[in-house]
Amino acid sequence: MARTDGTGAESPRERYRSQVREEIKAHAWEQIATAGASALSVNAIARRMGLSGPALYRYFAGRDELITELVRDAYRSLADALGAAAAGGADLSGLAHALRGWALADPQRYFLVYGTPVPGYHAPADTTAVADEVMRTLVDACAALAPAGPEAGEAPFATHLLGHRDWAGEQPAPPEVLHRFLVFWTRLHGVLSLELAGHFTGMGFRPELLFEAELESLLAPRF
Amino acid sequence: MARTDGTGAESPRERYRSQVREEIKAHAWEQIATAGASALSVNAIARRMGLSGPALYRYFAGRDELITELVRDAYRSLADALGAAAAGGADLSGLAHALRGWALADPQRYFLVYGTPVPGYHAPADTTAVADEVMRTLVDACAALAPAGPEAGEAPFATHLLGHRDWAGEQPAPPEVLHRFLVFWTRLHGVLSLELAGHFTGMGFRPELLFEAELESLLAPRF
DNA sequence: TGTACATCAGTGAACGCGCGTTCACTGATGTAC
DNA sequence: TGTACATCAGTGAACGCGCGTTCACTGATGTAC
Repeated sequence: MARTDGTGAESPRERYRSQVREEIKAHAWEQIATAGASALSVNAIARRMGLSGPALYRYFAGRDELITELVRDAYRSLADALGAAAAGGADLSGLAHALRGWALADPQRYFLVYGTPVPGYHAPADTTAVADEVMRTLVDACAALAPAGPEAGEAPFATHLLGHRDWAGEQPAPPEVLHRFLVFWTRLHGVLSLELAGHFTGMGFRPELLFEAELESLLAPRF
Repeated sequence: MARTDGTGAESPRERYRSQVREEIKAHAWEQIATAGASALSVNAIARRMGLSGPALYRYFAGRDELITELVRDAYRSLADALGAAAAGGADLSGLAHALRGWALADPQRYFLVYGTPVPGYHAPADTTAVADEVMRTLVDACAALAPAGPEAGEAPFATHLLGHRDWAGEQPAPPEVLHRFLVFWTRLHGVLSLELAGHFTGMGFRPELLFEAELESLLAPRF
């Protein structure tokens, strides 16, 4: 409300505010990377920034709103990463590598979105909208792929999907396309989550090669 | 030391002790299911049992030891579930269903083993021994399966595994067998973890059918 | 079998700690005339 | 340009809370003669 000229330009104060907000979130991510999301503390962030605890309440209504904002940002950045790849002409394989890059860049961010849920916590409605955006990008890339074998649409699970694809929007893609999307999601998540959780450390093989092998498997006509 | 007759029989006090220990752990699991592992509180458990907080220190050195014990039990019960299935003649498919049953029986227990790691926490050495036991059971079942296609051993990832299979013991299985084991692990974990985390809710399809489809895919000669 | 003693489960008070959050304030920054 | 005023970022004290953990204790249970 500080400006009424309708240009949308930010006043210095508004600029400062959003700058500090970002700085708070940056410290929050740092803390999450160190001790996990459940250990996130408003006071600890303030301390690290050289501020008193209550100061942060100028920028966030409380701890919950801060966490919600972090979840929102995480979803948003994933949607942007995949969207940018798709806009740059990436096919399903390219999106897989974009996903992997995004996950490796910040494992705790990946886990905040796809990791162990906190019982009782429910994501706000607008994050599911972003999740839909991610889904649509991936489904589109699946649809653009060379079609699956002719019998793929008659596989038991594809048949089941035929009657349960409301989640895929108004004009849902064919069941074998949706099936491939789900396989893309679950297979790559399977490798990524175990890799990021450290379950492969000490085994000696290179996880990215397993990722590539799984990617190949789901790109095949018979996935 | 209460008994010296070497029979290994427990004195009433010893019996009582282990009984209370189990009761504490049962309440701990209940609390984990309600609010997640990071919210586990010694005092809250004591309260629920009608005891004072310090009383639990007769049974556990502290919160950390209690959690470690829970992790150990979780691994142990998975190894037992799979071991029992294998002893009962279950093939790889049977083990997959045993795994799924174990996971669904207590999602938070599954997540304690395979979920988001707490940065900094390292599992004690003897849990990795149980993890090895689980692995061996699964690898054996993979080896007992009808062999993969002849070209499976020459796939890029199998070739890589040929040089990196120390984790599979003294006489490691052939690379295509190990590859199938890893695919078993990652694909089924991919479906299970997303399902248990609730990422499929609202989509309407039945997750167990996706699980079955993924299981079929990895049983195929060309997985 | 009865008695003296040792073991040990459980208590209540207390410790220091860090948390989220509120409140009344001060002082700097920006706005209006 | 200078002055009066409003806005608002940040402070310090305080709140109640629950946590993990220690300690000296009491009283019941089990053991030894």
